[in-house]
Amino acid sequence: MRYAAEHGIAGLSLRPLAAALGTSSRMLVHYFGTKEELVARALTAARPDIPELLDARREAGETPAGIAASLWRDLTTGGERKPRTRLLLEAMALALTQPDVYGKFAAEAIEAWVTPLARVLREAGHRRRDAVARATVLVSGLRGLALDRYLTGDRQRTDDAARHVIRAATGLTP
Amino acid sequence: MRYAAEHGIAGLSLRPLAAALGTSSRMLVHYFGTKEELVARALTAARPDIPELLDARREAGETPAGIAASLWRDLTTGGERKPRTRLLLEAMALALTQPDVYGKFAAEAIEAWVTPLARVLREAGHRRRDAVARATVLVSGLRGLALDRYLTGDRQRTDDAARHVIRAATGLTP
DNA sequence: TCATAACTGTAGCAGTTGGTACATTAAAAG
DNA sequence: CTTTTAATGTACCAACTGCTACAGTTATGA
Repeated sequence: MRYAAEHGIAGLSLRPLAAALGTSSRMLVHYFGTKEELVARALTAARPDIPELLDARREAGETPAGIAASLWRDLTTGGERKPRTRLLLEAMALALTQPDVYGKFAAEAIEAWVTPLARVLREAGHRRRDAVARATVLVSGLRGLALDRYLTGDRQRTDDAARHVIRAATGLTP
Repeated sequence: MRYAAEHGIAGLSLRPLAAALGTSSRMLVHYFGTKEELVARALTAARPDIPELLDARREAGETPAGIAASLWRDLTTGGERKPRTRLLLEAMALALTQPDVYGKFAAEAIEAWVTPLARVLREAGHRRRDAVARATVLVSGLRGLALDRYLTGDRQRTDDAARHVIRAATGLTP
């Protein structure tokens, strides 16, 4: 997964990957069967454990805005999450033209975040449809901003923008 | 450009492209020199004419919120812009792991929209730094939502989310 | 101890890749 | 009409692709 996140899955090749891992393409095929399955496993591994991440913070008494802020921090601060997010973003982009291969992961990457986040927002008092919309703002909106951040490296601009987005998604509708 | 938007640029191959165009890979190389140059030309062609699009609406007396709304409509309604946006999104994702190849187009795709949009927002009364942040919300935030929309096809949820984002970017800060 | 199963290295296959060499035809320019 | 330039087809190259066949080694368990 780390190699895929660094080199991308678009042009991933078994031999260079095997060389980087100190093994041979022969072994990769032996363990994973096909390259497709290998990529699928990497993408599955990139999927984070959302319930734990969310429940821990909700039980700690954090407000939705606080949860969203720490989510943005996770997305942007160089940690374990950054390469995973990059991998998922690439899979989402590739799903645009190859939905049969990556579509499943792309849809799951969205759904897996929106649903539990919407639940948190409902408990904070938002109506169902609005809670789903606000969760979508946080998940897909912040992801768009994260992509911007990765590409331009402009911290101030993207942080400011994230604040606007978080306020819109967690504040009350006027 | 149309072929690239439909089949993706990640695994683009000269021979199938040539076949779809009714010519031969020989001719593609003859006209473009290299495949890399061909892709670069397609990406350049995908870049929209922003000033015209923006100025026309500003001079028509539209508010920033109105401009943003029509931008979202352009992004999602099946028109000329949708395949272009898809192409740029793929280039942005590929730029994550191959910045030397796609980085230029990715950064440009962001900058070319944020700068003129920020100017519109400044004229609407927002301070410079805030105007840039709000423009970023509209460009990268809405792009994230558009990606969501393309992948899930969920119109109501993404439209609702876009409304929240547009309100956050064009409304007054509390 | 011995049979079975898991592991791993070498070599290679058929297919595809971007790009080129060479030749030929068509068009434009003088 | 002649010369020069552009356009196009055929055949091919070396490199790389995912994957497999075969053989040999190592570990496991009865």
